[in-house]
Amino acid sequence: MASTKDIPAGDRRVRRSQAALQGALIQLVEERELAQVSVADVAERAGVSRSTFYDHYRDVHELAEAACTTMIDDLIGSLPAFGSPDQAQDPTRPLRAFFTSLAAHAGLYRSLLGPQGSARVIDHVRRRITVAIHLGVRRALTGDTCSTDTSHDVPAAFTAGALIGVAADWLQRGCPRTPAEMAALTWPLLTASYLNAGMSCSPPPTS
Amino acid sequence: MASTKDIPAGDRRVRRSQAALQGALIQLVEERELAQVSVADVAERAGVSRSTFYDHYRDVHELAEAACTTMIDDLIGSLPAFGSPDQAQDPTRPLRAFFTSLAAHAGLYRSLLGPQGSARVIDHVRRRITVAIHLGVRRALTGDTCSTDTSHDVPAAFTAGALIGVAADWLQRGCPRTPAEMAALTWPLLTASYLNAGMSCSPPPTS
DNA sequence: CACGGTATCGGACACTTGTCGGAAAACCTA
DNA sequence: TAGGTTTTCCGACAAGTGTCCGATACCGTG
Repeated sequence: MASTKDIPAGDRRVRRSQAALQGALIQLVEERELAQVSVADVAERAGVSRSTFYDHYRDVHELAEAACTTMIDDLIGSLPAFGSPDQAQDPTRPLRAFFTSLAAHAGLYRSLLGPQGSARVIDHVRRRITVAIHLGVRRALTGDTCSTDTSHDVPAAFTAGALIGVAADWLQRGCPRTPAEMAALTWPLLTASYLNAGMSCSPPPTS
Repeated sequence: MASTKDIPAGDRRVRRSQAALQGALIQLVEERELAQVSVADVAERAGVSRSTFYDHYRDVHELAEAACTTMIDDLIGSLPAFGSPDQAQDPTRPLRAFFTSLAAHAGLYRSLLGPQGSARVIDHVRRRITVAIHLGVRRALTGDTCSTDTSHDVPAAFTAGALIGVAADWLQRGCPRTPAEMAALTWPLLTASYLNAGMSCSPPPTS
């Protein structure tokens, strides 16, 4: 599941540069808004030339997308566990993990997902969460692994957007509640969607 | 409700320039991605100098936010009608209006809300929808007009995010279903959230 | 209509962006 | 360790950004 080391092969220099750039961006985004971070800033902080930046990424948004991948993996890692049977007595645990992971990098997520953030990152997160929910629900309901594409799964898109909406709202208000409270507040809304999700696994043809 | 003409006062030149700039941006965004639209492009299309642009807006995102306000009003105008009693026999009508309004400006919304779009616009839309739902639900449940601030209304943020998630997913796939079909698919998910929304109007204190 | 106020405009500025080519350095492999 | 390969770096470039200034044209009010 570790995306950074999925391919330990490749040139040592490449990994060093990319890791330095991603780390530098994460640092800078915790300090100021993403919109105020220039390519020169990231390159200097990473100890790398500006040219090298463009050798690896098209622009700051692409770097941001790559840089937050590891944290997104951590963020959505718990979501597919929703349907799993091994935690029927503590149903909000995956949600608590979700909000806890969010709070662990609150500054970063607030910068990236907020009004000064990157539409590219937002879209990336939404897609990842949509796929995770799509697969998680399918596995829970049918035991099927099915395809990776979300093939217009409306309930999955609905739930993913809802989670991002709650998260963005919470982050921008300065996290006024604990992750556990947020999980308790969100859980009933989520279960309602999940119950209905099963009804449209095979969506009807055009009416 | 018409935000553009809320204050018909003011210099004639200001209204002319702002209207020209907003119209020009809408045109350009229907043609190419927002990221490919420069300030010089907008100014030239609007028949206005580049300096004048900066006299009114800080950057392209701020203009985009202002430019789509009218369409957003149209988009969310139907949402508060959810709780209204005058349409119990055709419950999906507001949702159909929502998706129809979305489809009417599909190119624009796809550009603004997609990965090449503007985080600022996304945040703006989410906020507006959140407030609309907050007020609509409160009015429907208690007849109360209550305050304009959303005071951390988790169900409202949940529902707003969900709607945006479904909309973004639908738009990016090229609107493969009709607005009526989308409304039919989304409606059951939405009602489930709404039923639970009433339970957390007065959220419990810190546990 | 005339006037003070204000918006528009053109030009200039330092800065950032994204791209390119070639030289130097580091890497992997044998 | 020697080889060719790949990455990194440097410098330069056109284009875009955001800001400032003063001159000009326009507006609303009296």
